[in-house]
Amino acid sequence: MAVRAPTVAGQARRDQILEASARLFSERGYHATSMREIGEATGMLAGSLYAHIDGKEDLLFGIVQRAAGAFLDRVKAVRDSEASAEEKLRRAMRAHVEVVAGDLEAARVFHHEWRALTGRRRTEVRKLRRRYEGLWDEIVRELPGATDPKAARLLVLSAANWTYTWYRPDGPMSPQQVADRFTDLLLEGLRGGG
Amino acid sequence: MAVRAPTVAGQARRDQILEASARLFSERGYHATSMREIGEATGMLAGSLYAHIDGKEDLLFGIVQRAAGAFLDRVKAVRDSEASAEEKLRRAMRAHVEVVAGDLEAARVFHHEWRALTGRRRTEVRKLRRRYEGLWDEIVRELPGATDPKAARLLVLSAANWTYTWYRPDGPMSPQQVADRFTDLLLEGLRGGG
DNA sequence: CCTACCGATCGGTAGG
DNA sequence: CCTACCGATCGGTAGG
Repeated sequence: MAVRAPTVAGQARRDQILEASARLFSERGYHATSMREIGEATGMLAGSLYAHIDGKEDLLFGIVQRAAGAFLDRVKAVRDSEASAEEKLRRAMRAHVEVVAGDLEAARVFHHEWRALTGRRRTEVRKLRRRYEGLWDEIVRELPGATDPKAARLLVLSAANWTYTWYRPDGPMSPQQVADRFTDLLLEGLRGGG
Repeated sequence: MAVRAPTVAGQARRDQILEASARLFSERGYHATSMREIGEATGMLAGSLYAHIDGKEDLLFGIVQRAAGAFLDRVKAVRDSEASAEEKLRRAMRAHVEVVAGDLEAARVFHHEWRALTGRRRTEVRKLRRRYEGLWDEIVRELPGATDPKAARLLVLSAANWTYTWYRPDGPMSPQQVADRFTDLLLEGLRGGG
């Protein structure tokens, strides 16, 4: 039980540890990262980390939870907005790609290191992931002429979820450009009718 | 240096070890799997594995190489086939989803445990992955009216590559049905024109 | 946040 | 393929 009543400075230190962990977990993976490396990246010894956190898995859970919150908040706002179904799809795609681009390391940890979680934490994250898929499902179902919404949702989410593997902030396209290009292709098709 | 001139039985044993490793690596991840667990899954002690393999990373490399070969062979055949561009896209998507469905565990290891590889092996796998993307690029570029082939290829490959995360062989759709649905949606768009 | 340390487990090897 | 073992490293703790 660490940091019961977090001070301002204590919280900042914990954020710093989370950030360093996200970087290391995304680069090498959760199990390949040692507490000693996390300590080194934050300027202290491994043992000292336990004044700020409960354990290694606590770090992973914190990163994943934070990322899930970002995705959920942004897309929930889109779902609740007043706009056409196509416009909502466009906004949701923008939101997703922006969250990914805003913190690629956290996105990578969210999308595939979460599986290293165990017990309650794993169950909790699974719930958050399902909730996120549910939001996209609602948006896609609103599209006019959606004959197979489940397949459509899978296709749309595939495009969104895969971005963390290839998007580079120093590349030629902004997050919004990527999102808009994908949305156009998804709506109009590769045949380019429309 | 193990198995220089593999006997028939020796090769079968090595295959068995690879299969067990693929299952464990896909479930828990490469670094979270111990040689003792792999030994247990193949009915021997950890030390005895080294009569068949050179090291733990050797196992990961073997699994990834084999999976890469399956994807490459199948899609290369599609690219070289005589068919319209749209038909090639359909066949490539079928091939990919069939390979994924045919060995979900290997597909998972291929898609994301490969990052645990180091040095030459990592470089080699990167090369194979790029070659695979190149094949898809060729297929997508043949599509009539392909205004932005790079975005189109990314979208198509996102749909294909994400399947390993959600496809279940005991689910309602066959690999071919999944592939065809995706191909239809990709070509015609969510607006359902056509 | 450090010193000093714990038991457990890791990948791998020698010798048979 | 087993017995017996190696040094290294792991996550974490007690006490200050």
